[in-house]
Amino acid sequence: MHPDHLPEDCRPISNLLSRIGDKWTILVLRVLAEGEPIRFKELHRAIGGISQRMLTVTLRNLERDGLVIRTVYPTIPPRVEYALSERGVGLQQAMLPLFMWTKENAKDIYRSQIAFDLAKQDAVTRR
Amino acid sequence: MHPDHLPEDCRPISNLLSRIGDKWTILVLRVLAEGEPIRFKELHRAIGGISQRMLTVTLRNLERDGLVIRTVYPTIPPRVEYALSERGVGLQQAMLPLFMWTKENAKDIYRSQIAFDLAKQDAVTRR
DNA sequence: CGGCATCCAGGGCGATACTG
DNA sequence: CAGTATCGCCCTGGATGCCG
Repeated sequence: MHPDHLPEDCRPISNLLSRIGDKWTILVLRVLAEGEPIRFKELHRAIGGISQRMLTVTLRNLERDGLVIRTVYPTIPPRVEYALSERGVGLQQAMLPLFMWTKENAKDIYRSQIAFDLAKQDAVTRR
Repeated sequence: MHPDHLPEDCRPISNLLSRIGDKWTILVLRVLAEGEPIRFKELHRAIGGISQRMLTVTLRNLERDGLVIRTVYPTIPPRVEYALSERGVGLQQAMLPLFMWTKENAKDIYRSQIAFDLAKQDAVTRR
């Protein structure tokens, strides 16, 4: 009756979204989505708080998925630019509604969390 | 020039999506999206491979975010039902394009990964 | 039945140092 | 500049056992 919800079908989707939805990937994608190719160092600065290692790993995964294109200019010093691939742009499009929703609901969700934690805390102190 | 892409603005979005996009949340949401309230045990069976602990944790987080409504019937044995809240339905809607995109691109992405790994492997053996 | 507490292994991630 | 390599911490998540 719900052939679209078989666990087997959802698993690959879950896998993909897990990687896309990890701590850094979204931030990297958003910066890349601004259009122009961007260098490693710029990216590093643009995303505050990310370690060099994690930026490398994140970019490598995105490249592996064909979402990001890495271009090396063999100059000295070396120059490496990253840009969204066509597929990456498509992903960005597909994520827009989710971004909108998140932006619109962030405050309400935050309030729910506060309320939930308070209720939980009350339950403890009341004990 | 790109006021929407300030790191500070993206951070909460990233946080939310990290939790939504974790290993289990999406699968749980998809099952709940089928409509009728569902009991803990049914949910556990519907999602193969999830441990009881992680199902509990996942549901608790969703409840905390106001995305899922938890209803307890104080019978013996106890009966607890979970259902998507209105907000949860909204999230589900917002995620549809992303689901579609993932479904359409899963195969291509997989191929990209294979190709990438092969190229990498070649580079090593060729060394 | 539903779910919390505890314990433990593995992996994610950061910090640091080193290379082409 | 753009990485790779190594180490070590911590947190995630699985297994198990106990409670209402």
